[in-house]
Amino acid sequence: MMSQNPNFKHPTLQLLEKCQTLHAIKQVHAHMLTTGLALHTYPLSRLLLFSSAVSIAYALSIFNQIPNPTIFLFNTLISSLVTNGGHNTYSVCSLYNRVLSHQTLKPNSFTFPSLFKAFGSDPWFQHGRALHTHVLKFLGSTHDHFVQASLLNFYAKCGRVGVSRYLFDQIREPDLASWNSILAAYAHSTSTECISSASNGCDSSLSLEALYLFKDMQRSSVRPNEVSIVALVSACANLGALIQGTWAHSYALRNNLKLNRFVGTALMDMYSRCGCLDLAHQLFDQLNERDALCYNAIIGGFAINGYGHRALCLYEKMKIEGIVPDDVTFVVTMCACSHAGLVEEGCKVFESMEEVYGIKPKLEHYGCLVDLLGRAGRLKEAEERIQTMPMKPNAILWRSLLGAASVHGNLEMGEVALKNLIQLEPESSGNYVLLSNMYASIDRWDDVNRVRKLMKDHGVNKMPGSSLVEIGVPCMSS
DNA sequence: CTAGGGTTAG
Repeated sequence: MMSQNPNFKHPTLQLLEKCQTLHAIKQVHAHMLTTGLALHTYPLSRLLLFSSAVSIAYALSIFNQIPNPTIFLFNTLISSLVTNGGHNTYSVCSLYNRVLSHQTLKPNSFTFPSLFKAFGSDPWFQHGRALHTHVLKFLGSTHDHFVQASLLNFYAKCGRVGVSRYLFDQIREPDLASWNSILAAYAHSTSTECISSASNGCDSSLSLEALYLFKDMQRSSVRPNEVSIVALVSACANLGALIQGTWAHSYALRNNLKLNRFVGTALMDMYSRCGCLDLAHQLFDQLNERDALCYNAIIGGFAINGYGHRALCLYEKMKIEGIVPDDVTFVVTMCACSHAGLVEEGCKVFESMEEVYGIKPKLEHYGCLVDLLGRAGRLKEAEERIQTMPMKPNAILWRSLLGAASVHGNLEMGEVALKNLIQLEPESSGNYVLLSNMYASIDRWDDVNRVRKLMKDHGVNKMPGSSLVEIGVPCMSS
């Protein structure tokens, strides 16, 4: 057998690790077939792992030629699909079903973590719940940290932070990744559980709990690392808690944690959301590794805080540094142009998306474009963009146009926008109010009454009050 | 015996 000596690596497998292309993988595969290496589980698992990085289809075709795959090979393929495949959840399901329907195969503790990772988004929630019962069936009350952490993350990603907490409390001696999982769960906190009247999906009390959990972690035997800091800082950013965020920053420095791009991005986001653009920018300069996300954070920070020109400078710097912008880069950069009134620049950025970078504009990019043109009073162009865009415009776009029409006193455009808005959300009174206010502002009271009648005709009969719900931010002592 | 969980932006 080939794995008697743990340091032994078959030369063919060494070669396999260097393969960058499908062509090279195929050559090694052919060699493995002729030498009989492809009859053994471990070499096959390496082959699956490396080929899935290049071509999922090829990995699947290799797998389908294996006469009696072991659970080990199923696990290898499932995890490769989850990490390399992106949206292969259907293939992942069918592979897992093959395991279940097999007479002798049984899922083990290595099978579940990748599956929970694959099911960690809303459309797959019910699949993940079913899988949870499989954990109980096949593993009983397991104390496997990997299985427990993957379950915890699954429930958190589907908005069930309470379940995550329950599962975390079941873990006897949480390790670093378990702590980081629960910290991240609270820091990102989009809970669907406790629906309070003021809840809009981002509950600040959950972020606050992340701060308390960090304290608990410090009292435990596990030392926080960079990942822990990222969660802590994100929680502070959500709370707008500058003092605690700054403390987290200094904690990282005191404990010799690295200012990697993850920590850097989280800190920049925190500082800019707290209005400390100078600190965010200082940090940006200190980072010695920067990717598109670092740039997005600082460009977005400048954009939101009204420094459109500085944001654009950084966008240029990014291009000079040779960092390829992603779709978020275009959102934040166009937002910057919009706020600074740099219409031509913003349009150019939009056009360059597809022409230069081959990124198809999404709905939100059209949203930025309409906002950009609308603010500048170029309403006709904005409308044309909405009418000719390749996907169905949503209410946000029409509302943006309605708002712009209102600001620029363009009644015809306002009515066009409203007509479309009413079709998309006929029950929302806010849309009518916008138009009605527009007429009122120029003393066209007949039209105000006409809009009111329109509301009545659509069964919307309440003008909303203007009560803002104050969300009580709890007092923190540090 | 080999494999599996945690981090960044709007």
